[in-house]
Amino acid sequence: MTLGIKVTLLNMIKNKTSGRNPDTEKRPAHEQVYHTLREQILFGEMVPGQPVTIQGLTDSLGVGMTPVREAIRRLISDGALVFQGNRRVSVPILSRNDIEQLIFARIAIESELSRRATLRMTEDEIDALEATDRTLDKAIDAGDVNGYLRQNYAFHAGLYAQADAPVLSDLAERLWLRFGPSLRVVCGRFGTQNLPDRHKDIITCLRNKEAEGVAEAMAKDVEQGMELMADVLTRTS
Amino acid sequence: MTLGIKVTLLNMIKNKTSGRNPDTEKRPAHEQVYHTLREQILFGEMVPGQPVTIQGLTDSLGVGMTPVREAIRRLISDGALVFQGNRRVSVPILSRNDIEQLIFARIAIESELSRRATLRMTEDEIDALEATDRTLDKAIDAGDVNGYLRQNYAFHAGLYAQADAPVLSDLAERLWLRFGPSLRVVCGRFGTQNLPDRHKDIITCLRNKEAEGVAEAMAKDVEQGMELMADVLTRTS
DNA sequence: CAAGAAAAAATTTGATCATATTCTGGGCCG
DNA sequence: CGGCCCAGAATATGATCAAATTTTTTCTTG
Repeated sequence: MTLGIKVTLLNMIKNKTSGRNPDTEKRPAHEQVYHTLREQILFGEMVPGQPVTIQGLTDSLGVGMTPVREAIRRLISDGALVFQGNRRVSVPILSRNDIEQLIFARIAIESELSRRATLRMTEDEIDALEATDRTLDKAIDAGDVNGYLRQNYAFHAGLYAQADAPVLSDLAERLWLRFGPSLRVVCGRFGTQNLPDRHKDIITCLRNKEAEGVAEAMAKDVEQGMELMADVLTRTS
Repeated sequence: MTLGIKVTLLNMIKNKTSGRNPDTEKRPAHEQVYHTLREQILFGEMVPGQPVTIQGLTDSLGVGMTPVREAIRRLISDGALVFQGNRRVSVPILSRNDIEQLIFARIAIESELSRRATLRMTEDEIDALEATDRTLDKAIDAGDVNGYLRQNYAFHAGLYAQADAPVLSDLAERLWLRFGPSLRVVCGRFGTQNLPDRHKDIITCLRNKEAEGVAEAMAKDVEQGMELMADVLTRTS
């Protein structure tokens, strides 16, 4: 699997003609590496506590040290990776205290993003969001953890993208990177069935342009999901 | 002036014996560069819009490209610098929308940090904070802009350090990095006299252990300062 | 002939890599 | 059990290549 990524990256970088997607074609290698790792973290392909080495990544991704180095620094700054003192980097393990802070910050920021998005979204955009939510439901029914994580992210990110609030969106993205690996563990252990989902309420309020309703539904969505995560993680560890 | 910084850094890195401070002595060069730039941004030694070049920094700081590169990526991730499309990096210029988002996020996060800190702080720690505030007042009376910026930061950071909330503190630090250069411009244009300051209220409530009072005073402190900044910046630009 | 615009060369800056050096942690021996 | 050595990993540099900007040159046109 890592080999597959390696080949893809190599093709995109070295053999320019084979990189079909114009969006990814011209991106410099350090950004490529950043986005690759970011996805792996966000969608739980990395386990909390797992060590991350520069050399390992240069080997598996087939790029030099400098781009890997830059990507790792960026991810550390994001909170997606942690620097463990002695030149050692790993995927973060969340404490109860960490999760409580994440809950507070997510509720504050993502409610406001929802509020802002409500006033700007067109019917078409709401339709697109609803379509994402249907895909999400299918993933849940199928027990597809990876699909669940991706579609759930797509739902939230899609909503926040309409808020015209780059600073707040940026903060929200960072918070997601922190709990990505842990959420994956919880889903893997518990399945996706009993995860709460206030998305239907959100869409209803969006259509009615009730900003406060959207904000409250989002706050509940966030809180319920995160509390479940906190319970599962602190009970077993 | 830049030459002074260059010499200092060179001494710290190359001539290890002259780096007296044990805290900074062993740090790798990329962290040195990061913290140097971070301070320059936080305390307004850089002007909004100013371009930042990698080669320029390698020359002026006397270190190789890789550490500079890493430091810049980190600062971009922090929001302290912005990537301007064509490989070009500069100090951010805040829009009205940006400032409004910063106000919201700062109030939410820094109120909570204050709330948490209230319950934990000892009398000695409150005394230390009060001492910082006295130094701050002296800087204001002297019209010392740099001193004002540093002491004001010290006051807030000192308070948040007692909150036992690394995730939230981290978010707060990031937000400060975003408006550092702009705040400096406002102070330079307007002086430090008419800047609002709720620090006395904060300290009083801290001593009485009134968490809500501290949070509200902090929210006012933040809001008043930021609104002033927004007014000045949007009026003149 | 002068002015302006387009084209081309030169310079500057960024991106990547290979290599040398330094540091850390684990294993081995006294 | 403690100190020493070594493999491996991280840090830092300079070289090299590529991209972009700036400057210079040239050509056209009024």
